[in-house]
Parts: sequence; structure tokens; C-alpha cells
Amino acid sequence: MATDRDTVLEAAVGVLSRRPSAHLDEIARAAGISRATLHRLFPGRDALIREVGLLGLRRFAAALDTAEVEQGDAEAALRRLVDASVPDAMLCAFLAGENQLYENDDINDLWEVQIARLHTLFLRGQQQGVFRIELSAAWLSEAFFDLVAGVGWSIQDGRLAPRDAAFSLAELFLGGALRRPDARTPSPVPSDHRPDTDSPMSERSEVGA
Amino acid sequence: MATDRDTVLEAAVGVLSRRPSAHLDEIARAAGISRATLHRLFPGRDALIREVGLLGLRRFAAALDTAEVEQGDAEAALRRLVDASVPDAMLCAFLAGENQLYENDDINDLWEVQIARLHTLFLRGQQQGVFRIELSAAWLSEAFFDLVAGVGWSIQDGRLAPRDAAFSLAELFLGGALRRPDARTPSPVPSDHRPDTDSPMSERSEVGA
DNA sequence: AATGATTGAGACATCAATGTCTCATCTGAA
DNA sequence: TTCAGATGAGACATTGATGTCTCAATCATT
Repeated sequence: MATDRDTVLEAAVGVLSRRPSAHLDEIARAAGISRATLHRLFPGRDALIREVGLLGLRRFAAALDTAEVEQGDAEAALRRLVDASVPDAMLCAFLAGENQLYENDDINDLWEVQIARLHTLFLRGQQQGVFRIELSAAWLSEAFFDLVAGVGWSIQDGRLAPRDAAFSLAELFLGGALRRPDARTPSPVPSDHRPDTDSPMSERSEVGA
Repeated sequence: MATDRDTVLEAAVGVLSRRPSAHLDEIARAAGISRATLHRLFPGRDALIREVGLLGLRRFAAALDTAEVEQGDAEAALRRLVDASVPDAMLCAFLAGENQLYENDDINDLWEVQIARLHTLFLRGQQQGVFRIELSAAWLSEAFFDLVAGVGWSIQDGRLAPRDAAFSLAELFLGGALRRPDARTPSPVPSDHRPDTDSPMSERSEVGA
């Protein structure tokens, strides 16, 4: 069953995101299976971490999809992206820390596509007057992904409550990325449905462990 | 000569921060020495990465020292910390990504001390009314360090200009971490020498590669 | 209960990185 | 020039993880 493979992969992330050089024994034990079964599911170590990376990228791509980052107001799109990506923050943490994946071409391509989508979102937000133009879109993309990874690490280490994750991420990042409200004319982008920055707690969302 | 050891360690960071599983051959080649000399400098691989981690922690501790994070206004202290830690951002990137170091007790202890200092800084800032209290000091600490690491990765990949690093980091992080100026009374902390938040470019600093 | 499939446990060979060694070469000082 | 120290290049054994195998035990289905 294919679901089982993803279960094993998620267990593998829990180990590999902490110790990239973890032995297959540990990964198998963390997944609750034997090393033999692990080998039956994945031909080898390379294939395993490759599939972990692919899973993470697929999840992040799905988050970009469900958040519809290409549409509407950039701030609202980013808030949707926060809610959609926080549940997979640990996968993103693995992606951020495991750079040996960058040797696979297919992973690299998929990675570039997602980063390009992020980049486009920030560029659009800057053109909309929503995001600050003093910070490059590339830096905003990098910083956002790093903070998502940081959320994953923090939750895994028990330093951040899962239910606070989306709020903490959105507030910290948007606080630095948004143009200050007093620095622009009252309504430079009046047609968008972005709500006023009045209730900072309104975007709070729940996140599974 | 002791300086040579640090030179080798810095070269090792350049390789290890990208590929934690790099062979000693690559590290030696990156440092411009032979594998034999590398072994003469460091007894083995474990000792090498341990010393790299220690170097990173020492540098970050030195940044906390020179920034005098324990004194004065919290915002000014954090801006000083940004300037002091950005030059060693790549070391911090290694620390953030290499979690297998957490098996060494001495490294772990040193790490905890620095994180505690960061944590104290943010707590103090929150008590001063400078930093937002909706975001936990633990999260602010984690996020700050992750962004420093992100700066290191971005610079290494050529996605962020070294001279923009301190500004980008300070603006993004402080934008999200500071209490909004309009959300508090005109001068809740009048005794501190924190300048008014009027010239956002004033803290710009230059950073060597 | 019986059967087929799957899994777990362990043994085993392979292989790559590491650790150690020797020797030739290079550098710098006397 | 000569010598002492350090370095680089390479060979070699060791080690540990990996990949592959077999077989007993377990589970599911009938």
C-alpha cells in the first residue's frame, strides 16, 4: 500500500532532520519496521533520502497550490501559505538542512520551481505595494522558508506550541515583510480584499503534531 | 601555528555547511592542504567537526560579547548583535544545520549558554516594551538564529549581497519583533537612549565577505 | 485450522571512508 | 650548500554501514 511508504518517510524525516547521518537501523526502528522491510520499500539509502526530499517538495508544492499563492492580495496569499505549510514544517526543515539532495537533478528542478513560485509571490506583493521593496524578493523567499524550517525544528524540540506555530510565523514574518501601514497612503490597493490590520490574532490556526 | 587551524576550519565550514557528509578529501582540498596534513591538525573526522562547531559557537559568543547584548536598550542591542554576527553567518548556518553535534556535552553546554543569552535579551526587550509579547522569547530566539543562518546560506549561494546582509536581517527581523510604534503610548520607555524609529536606513552597516 | 504472504531477525559479503604508515619533495634557516 | 622540519602523495589495513540473503514467525484470508 502506498500510504505505508509515506508513513515510513515521515518517520524517517523525524530522524533525519535531527541527524542527517542516522543509520538505516535507526530509521527503521523509528518507523517501527525492520531494516529488511525498509529495504523492501526503498532500494537503498540514496533512494530513501531522495524520496524524503521529494515528499517534502511535493508537500510544499501542495501547500502553494492550496494557498493559491498566485491569486489575490499578496498578504492574504502569504497568510494562506503560512496556514498551509506549517503542518509540513518538519519536512521543510529537512529540506532546508539537507543540501546533499541538490545533487539530484529532478529534486533540484522541483525545488527551483517552488522557490520561483515564492519569489513570484513576493515580487507581486512588492508591485502591489504590500511588501517592502527595500528587501529583495530573493531574500524574502529565503527568509520565509528558513522560518518555516525554524517552526519545524522548534515544534520538534518542544520549544514552540504547535497551535502557536502559524500565528508566530505569520506575525513575525509579515511584521518585517509588510510595508508599514503609516508609510503608505491610506488605501493604495483599494480593490483587494485584504482585511485591515486590526485583529492580529485573527489568522491563528490549528496545527497537528 | 594556531591561526592555521582556524583557517582550515573556516574552509571546512564552506564545504560542510553545504554537504555535511563531505569526505575528508574534499575538505582537505577546499582548505588547500593534503589529507595527511588535515589529519596532523585534527586527529579525525569527529574531532574536526567538533572543532568546527566549537569555532562557530565561540564566534557567536564573541558576537554576543562585542554587541554587549546584556546592556542598554534591547533594540539597540539587537542591532549591534546583527552587525556583530553577520560576518560569521556561515558558521551559524553550519551550527543550525548540523545537529549531530548535539551529542557532545561540551558543545551542547556552550550552545545552551548562548541561546540562553539570546533568550534573556528578548525577555528583557519584552519587559522594556520594545519587543512584542505575543511572540514568545523562545520563538524570537529561534527565529533570529535561523535568519542569521539563512543569511549565511544566501550569501554563500550568491543570492544575497554581503553588504545588504545586516540591513536585510535587521529590517526583516525587527519589523516582526518590535512592537508597532502606533500600538503604544508615545514614550513608554523614556529613559532609554533608543532613537526614535524614524530613519530605518540608519542602522545600515557594511559587512565583509 | 490451513495456507499464502509478509515481516523480523540475523548472518554474510561488499565497499567506501577512515586512520595510519612510509617516503619523496619542498621550504626555510644556519 | 646543508640540514631540519613540514608537507604532499600514495599505499595499506581497519572499520562500519550498507546491500543481499535465508529462515522462522507472524498475520490475513479462506
